[in-house]
Amino acid sequence: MITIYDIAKNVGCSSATVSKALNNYPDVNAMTRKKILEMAESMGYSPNSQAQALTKNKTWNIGVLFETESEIRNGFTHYFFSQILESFKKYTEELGYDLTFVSQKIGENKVSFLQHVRRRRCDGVIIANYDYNDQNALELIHSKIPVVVIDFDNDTVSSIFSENYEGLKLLTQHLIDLNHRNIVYIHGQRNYVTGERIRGFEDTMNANNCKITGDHLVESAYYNRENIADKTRLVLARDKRPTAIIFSDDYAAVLGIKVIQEAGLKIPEDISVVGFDGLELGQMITPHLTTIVQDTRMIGELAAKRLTEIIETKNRTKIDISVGVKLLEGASCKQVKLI
Amino acid sequence: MITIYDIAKNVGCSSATVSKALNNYPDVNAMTRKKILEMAESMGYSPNSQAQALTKNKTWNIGVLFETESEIRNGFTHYFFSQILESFKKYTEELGYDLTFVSQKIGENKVSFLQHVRRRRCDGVIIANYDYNDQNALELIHSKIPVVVIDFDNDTVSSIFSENYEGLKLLTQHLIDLNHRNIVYIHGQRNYVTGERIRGFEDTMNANNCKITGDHLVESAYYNRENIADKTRLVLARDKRPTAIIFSDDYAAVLGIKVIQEAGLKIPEDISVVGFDGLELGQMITPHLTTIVQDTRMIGELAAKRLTEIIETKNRTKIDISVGVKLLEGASCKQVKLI
DNA sequence: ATAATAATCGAAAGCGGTTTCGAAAACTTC
DNA sequence: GAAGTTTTCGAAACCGCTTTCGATTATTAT
Repeated sequence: MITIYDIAKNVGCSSATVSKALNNYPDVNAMTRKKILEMAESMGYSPNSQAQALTKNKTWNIGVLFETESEIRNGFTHYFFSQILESFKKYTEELGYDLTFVSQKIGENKVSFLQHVRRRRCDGVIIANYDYNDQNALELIHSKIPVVVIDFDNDTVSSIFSENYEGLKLLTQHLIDLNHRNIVYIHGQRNYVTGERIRGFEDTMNANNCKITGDHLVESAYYNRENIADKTRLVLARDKRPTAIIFSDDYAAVLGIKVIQEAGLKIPEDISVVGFDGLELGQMITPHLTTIVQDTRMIGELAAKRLTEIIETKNRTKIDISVGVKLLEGASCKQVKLI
Repeated sequence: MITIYDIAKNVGCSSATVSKALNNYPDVNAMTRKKILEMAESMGYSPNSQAQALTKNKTWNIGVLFETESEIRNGFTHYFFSQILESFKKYTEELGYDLTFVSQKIGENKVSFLQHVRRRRCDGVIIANYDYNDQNALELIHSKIPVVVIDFDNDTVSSIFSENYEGLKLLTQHLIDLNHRNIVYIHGQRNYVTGERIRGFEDTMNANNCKITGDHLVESAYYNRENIADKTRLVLARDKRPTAIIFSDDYAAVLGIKVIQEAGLKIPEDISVVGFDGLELGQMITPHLTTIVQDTRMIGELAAKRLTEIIETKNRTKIDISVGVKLLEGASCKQVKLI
């Protein structure tokens, strides 16, 4: 590999001058600069980012903690979060940062995420789609390193949220406007995000004088096929079968639709269904799914903005940012007659 | 950050000895080593990988060229290739490599992929799901850097393929065994992979004495919703409507199923449908899709093995590896009566 | 012409490690 | 106890780049 010393030798100047010419320092003669740049070009010079990082104490590298494989979090969360990551990547790349997955291995040894990030001297870390209760992730969150998380309530680092409360409000109101009263929300495991959504559901039901009993809330497990199918069947088997079901997300909704259809019921004639997320998946089935679209592009962009801001200002102050959602009307809901 | 000099000072030895102790050199006394390791631990030492890379001339970093967003290649290719990437990542991480996305930006300037990779001094590069005709990608392929590609026929770098020929043979034979004779293959744009599949289709048809006319092959565009839907409708409108359709992939098949159902036809009663890939997507709809499962785990693992082998041996010899496929029987095909 | 100022350059130290090689100390061997 | 071995250690060079600061030269003002 060509170094600045090679260039210096060929041009007949010092390495310091080469470095300056390459970095647009003012104290280098226009003619000299020209010769250096041309020489660098013709020799195929490529700066060594490791050496630069060493002197500048900045790697232009952002660590990505992004669980892509596990029993629970399968391809479709992956698909959802990868959209966020994609947008995040686009924005950070624009600024010159590279994205590196942070693993738990370095060579032979298992190391913690924090160790990994420190070793690589990442300028910052983005955490998405990860099990936030993992001790390893928490250690990172509580470190001094710039971190931004997606969809995780905590009191140390900045995070980006979709308007979950608002999302469920929109969905619930939509169903109520179609005269549904017996609405069941098959939600995911309770956590902050789920809690917000449930609150949105309950508030909207109450605001419309729809009494909520324990029957209206059914807990299932996110992205657990068996579990979602079972819960759906239980709900369908009830004496007073609901006229509408809100699923925890699009994945569950699509699965639910399959279960409902297999039970011989028609959507939306017999029962209305809505999801949450706005995956393309929901638009590839019949009927098109009515759902809440999360603005993944915006989430990724804001996460990128916030993280790079923290990196540049070294100010880790916790700031929570929420991103608006919107209702996407498919064909999976139908108005019912008022009784 | 703590350096080996800090440790040396506290222990009362030289930095050289610290480095040796940390790297298991034989020429350091057991007692000294113990003191050094303990001191490193208690001071929270974390080696600077940039400095190490500088001396060792090895970054333990693999560049990933993986187009995740474009008009044509949307989320579902992403979903498919991300499984490969996932498996690739798992394996390379095991060996101690980190994965970094290679972008086309470094700071202010747009740089080529090759420049980016050289700058970061990546040990090697994996290319997947990328437009292989992109000048930028080709430049990388023709460089001296260790590269492995997925699903791209070329004569310079090692690549990993699924058994595309075999896949279409299996699908076609399956349909023929169900007495289908009028089978249409709605394939993607012609390229090496598509060519192999078409060959598999044709050979199997011929081997079973099914005459192939131009009507049996319809070209569509991969992952182009409009186009796939249009082509499907054209095929359905034919006088002699086929009894079975082979779609280019699961995405197209799922979309096709929707179009077919919207046309008032039943699957598999009126028409049999098969896909290619083995996405979960195909198992989330009614009826379950019959398809070819590509072994993404194996593809990723073999890509990782081959790439790290090249990195370690510095022998870039082109080796093509193919990975077996298998038929997954869903409920989207039905036997027809022989005429 | 002289003093003051501006433009241009390079020596050298530093970033945080690795590795060679010779020296010193500790053991063996006979 | 002398000679030969083995252990253990550190000085120093090196990896490729940045940046300070003083020196030199060119330019301008007086």
